[in-house]
Amino acid sequence: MEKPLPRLTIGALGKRTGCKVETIRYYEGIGLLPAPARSQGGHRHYGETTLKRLNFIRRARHLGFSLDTVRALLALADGEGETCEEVERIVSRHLKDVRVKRDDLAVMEGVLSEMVSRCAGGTMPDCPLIEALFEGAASVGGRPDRWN
Amino acid sequence: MEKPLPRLTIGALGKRTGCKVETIRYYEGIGLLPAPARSQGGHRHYGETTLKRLNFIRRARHLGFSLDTVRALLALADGEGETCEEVERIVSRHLKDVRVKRDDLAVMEGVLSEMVSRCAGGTMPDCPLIEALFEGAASVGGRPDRWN
DNA sequence: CATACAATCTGTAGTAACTACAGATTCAAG
DNA sequence: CTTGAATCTGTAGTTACTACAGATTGTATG
Repeated sequence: MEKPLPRLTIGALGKRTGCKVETIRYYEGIGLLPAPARSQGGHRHYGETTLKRLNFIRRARHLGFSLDTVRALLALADGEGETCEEVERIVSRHLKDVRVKRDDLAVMEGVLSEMVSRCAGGTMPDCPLIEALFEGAASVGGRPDRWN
Repeated sequence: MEKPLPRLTIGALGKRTGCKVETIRYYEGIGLLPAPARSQGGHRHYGETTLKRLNFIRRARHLGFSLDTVRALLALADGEGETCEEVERIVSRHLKDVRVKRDDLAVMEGVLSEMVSRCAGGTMPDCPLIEALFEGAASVGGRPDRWN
């Protein structure tokens, strides 16, 4: 009746999740991952649950969620909170942010590519790109720059 | 023959550029802005050149250039470097980065909006959004996440 | 068993680009 | 002259890690 669980070292866990060792320890430090079992010498050993949890974190991060939001999502996944309404609220909010950022970047792209095209074939000392930065395009996005 | 230059206080400069006072002092500290003249009591006073320079910085930042890149651009604008080839190289490189980020965000947007639509009208405890994060969509962008 | 070498340990400091204080002046208006 | 806003310096906090240093442990080989 022994459990032949594949005990993962921190390095193996890192490889399976595409996460650096230091990052795993960091996540443990800030309480996103539970403190794992240790070998007699003090090395960390992980099981399947932590592997899944870390994958959750990585995927959420990859989708642009902040660690704070990931923490909230995990709390909900852990069973705190009754409905999934809250989850939808969080995700929808984030989706809105992502759309805003994407649109901002699209505007940036427009301005920058126009700047570059204006410079096409220039070798003179008074660079039109520099001019553009000094003179023009004061407000790129509509609203003030809470983005960067 | 006195100069009726509109000597700007740090607060006035901030208002004209949309830049916080602390940020101006920060820029001075890291050498992006020169140390200005001081009143007998120690308050900073600025002229037109600094106003222009700060506007340059703000616009560049708003277009997503890093402070390091802004520093390089300013050096070129200050006359170091002969041609504007270098400037075009920097701007084009940045444009490429911006396009990559924009595309990444577009992908994120797709995944997130699909997640949300999958949840439409759900109030059950097993939330499909949480499921999605646990089970699916491992690699959102193509390449590993140097973005975020 | 000895030894080498990789992996891991803890703890601290660095990154980017600000932002937010605290506590002490100084400036400008009335 | 007094009051209140603005400014001063300096330090610490933010986000999400990353990069060491120096010590220890785990494991494979001779």
